Amino acid sequence: MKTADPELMRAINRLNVLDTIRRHGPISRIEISERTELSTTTVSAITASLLDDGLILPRHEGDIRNEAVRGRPRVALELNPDAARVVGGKIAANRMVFVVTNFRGDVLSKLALPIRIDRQPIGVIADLVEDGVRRCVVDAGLSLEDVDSICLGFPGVIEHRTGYIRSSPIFRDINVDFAAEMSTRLSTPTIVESDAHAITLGHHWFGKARDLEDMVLISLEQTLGLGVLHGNRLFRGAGGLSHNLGDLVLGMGPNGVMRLFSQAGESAILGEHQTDGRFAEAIRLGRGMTHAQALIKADDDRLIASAIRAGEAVGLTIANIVTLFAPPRVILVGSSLALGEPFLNSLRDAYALAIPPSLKGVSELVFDDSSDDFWAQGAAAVALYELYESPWSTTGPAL
Amino acid sequence: MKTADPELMRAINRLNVLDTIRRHGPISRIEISERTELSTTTVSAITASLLDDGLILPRHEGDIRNEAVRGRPRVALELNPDAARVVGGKIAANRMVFVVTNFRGDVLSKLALPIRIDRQPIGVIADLVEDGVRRCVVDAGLSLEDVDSICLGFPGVIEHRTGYIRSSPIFRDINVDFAAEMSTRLSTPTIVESDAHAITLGHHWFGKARDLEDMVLISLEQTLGLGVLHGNRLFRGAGGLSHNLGDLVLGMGPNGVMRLFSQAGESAILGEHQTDGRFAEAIRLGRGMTHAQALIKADDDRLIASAIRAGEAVGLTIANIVTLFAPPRVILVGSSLALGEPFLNSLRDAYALAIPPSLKGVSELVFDDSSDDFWAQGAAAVALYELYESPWSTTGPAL
DNA sequence: AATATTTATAACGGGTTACGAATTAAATAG
DNA sequence: CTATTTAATTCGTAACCCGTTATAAATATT
Repeated sequence: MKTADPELMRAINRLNVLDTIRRHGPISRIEISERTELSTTTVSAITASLLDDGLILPRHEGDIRNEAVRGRPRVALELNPDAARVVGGKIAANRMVFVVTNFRGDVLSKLALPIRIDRQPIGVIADLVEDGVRRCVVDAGLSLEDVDSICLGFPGVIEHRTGYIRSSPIFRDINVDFAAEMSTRLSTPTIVESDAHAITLGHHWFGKARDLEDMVLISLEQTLGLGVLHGNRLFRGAGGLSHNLGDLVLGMGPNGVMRLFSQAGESAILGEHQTDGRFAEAIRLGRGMTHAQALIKADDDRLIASAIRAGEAVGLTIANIVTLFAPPRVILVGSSLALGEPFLNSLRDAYALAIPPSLKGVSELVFDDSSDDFWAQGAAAVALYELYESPWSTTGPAL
Repeated sequence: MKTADPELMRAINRLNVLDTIRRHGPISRIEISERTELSTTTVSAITASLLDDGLILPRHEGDIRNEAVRGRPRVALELNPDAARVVGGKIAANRMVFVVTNFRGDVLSKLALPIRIDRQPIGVIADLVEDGVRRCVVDAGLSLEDVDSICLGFPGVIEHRTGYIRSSPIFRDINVDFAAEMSTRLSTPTIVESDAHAITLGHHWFGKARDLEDMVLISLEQTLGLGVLHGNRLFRGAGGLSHNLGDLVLGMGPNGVMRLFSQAGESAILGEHQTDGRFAEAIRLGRGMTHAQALIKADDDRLIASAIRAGEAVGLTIANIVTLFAPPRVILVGSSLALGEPFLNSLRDAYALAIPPSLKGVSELVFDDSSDDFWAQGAAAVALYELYESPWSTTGPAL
């Protein structure tokens, strides 16, 4: 527990001001003062300091004058895009995507590598990631020295605080200290995070949850992930662990415990078709879901049945999550959404059936089919968040 | 968001000091300084202010001298027990328990009313609660004017922030503004809280989670409740809602959705025996579980089967909760624990089976069979918690 | 009894913060 | 060109924490 001294006070207000500028675009000092409830004089001092540090910039040009307002015009302040550069990455079993963004989150360059890294030795994966980061940085016309921070999003159970990847489908080993490995390789601070957490923050900053401070996101990919936004912050499990929804138990089946991933995991949905040669090939190339989509359109009965079963399982799970967190919005993302109507309809139906009557209507379901870039952009947001969030977490007494 | 001014700074440090005094018993100023990492001079100023406000007291008497330590002896400071009085209550379907505690949480008087209030009109319930509170206060040798705050713990879904009881098995209606009702009746600030949340805080302050800042508690009573402690504070759902574990879906059964309460709720376990006249009578009198215990000892097959089924359902649920929150400890409380070995063993087995291998060993299961007093004491802790944060404890500038 | 040791408070200066009132800056209206 | 209006800054005030120093208090040691 940090002691509350003037330094902390300043840090809090600084962050508050900086965050208001980030959220509410170009904004004048008085508007900041109104939103933060800080005095104009304090805002002036803080913005001066931020300007001095090069984190924000005045905006003379546009001058969106509200016309016919007399008096000294407000000068709008906005984030200095060039105040920092970060790399965000999404590492999946058959695809890696990187983006370089500036301080504002604008994408400067992106790079997709459709490579299967599944179960490769750690060294090989690290090689590929390193290469991808370096290439993406070069593509942005930058050098690694210009990059302040890197965040990599992985599927599986990630311990954000320590940088360990506890378990992930793309690693044979468990408890891999990947953050340290990449930090030394790239000589740039690198953090790892659950891909679900990353895109959760991405949606909070850029996507479909900009207006909310509480929200739940469920990612349906090879692994089934969960991101919880609580009071504008990512809610991490005790110890900073990320959640692995796929391990949730749905009940007892004939073969013992029945877990969610055995019903709704990517491999569970597609797995039964491995006899089909072309399909197996498509899966290996990471096109499993799009190919499945085509099959469903062609009324492939077995796949449709799988999709329906998966939708039911996910619908029930979402109802349980809503029972626990009561978020105003649930965002669903991930490749499995490509299964289309059979999946989504059964998901909706199961959710409607399973949601307790008392909670009916408190949560809206939103489906989001953003591209992989957006995941990487979310990882970049995590990196940015770390860059200027540090002091705020330590406030509040330990009651 | 609150603006960070010197006043907030002082309030934070004050709370920090007050909290360390509460937690670490009689404690000297330098030890406070060490623990809080505040300077001795600041600690001196703050403790002087706390002494001035009568919230803490110096302790001359005991003087547990650490033997052969020369120099001026440390004077220990401790909470002033008489700085405040609160009432905590646990309201269940067939039993109400009240305690009056002082500022330190010591129980000054307790009162148990084994009355069935189940489904009575709101006015009747309010009458009984009012009567109980008044009698308990009198028993403590006090008058209601001496009581600073009251907290009542209810089963069901409680919206702590607004004081509304969203749904509870003891109310026919939903969305009852019970806090306001009791506040006016007793002319004392009254808050309502989920009984599970109350005993969660109780365990954090007085019970089996004093050493932890993250923890999960599961209450198995008429309703199935959940309390999550996260970073030393109660984690409430978005909107301040409490959780209702019983609504969790375990899977699809023959009759549609199968919820936890239909497997592990008190009535689900005992319900099948309503044909037995004596048993039904025992249930009506709130002795259902103890009677069930006797039946189990007598090898009542049907009841044992119910208990085993309930244990399995709860075990699976706990595994899911652990998957989501990864707490170092899970505390189980509630009347259903009285079912004994058949229930507990099947619970443990199901948990062991359902916990994901990667999380094996991160959580320890602790069973707690505290009496109803402890629940009420937990409610009192909630009331005290609120008092701590209320403005009156943060008096203005220190001279 | 005198001295050493440890704890607690008081007093001062230094540094930081936020805030309110007055002041300057920059534009429009007439 | 002046008056008006709004935005932003400067300046002075009060509060906070911190470090140092001095002083008082209470005990152990000599």
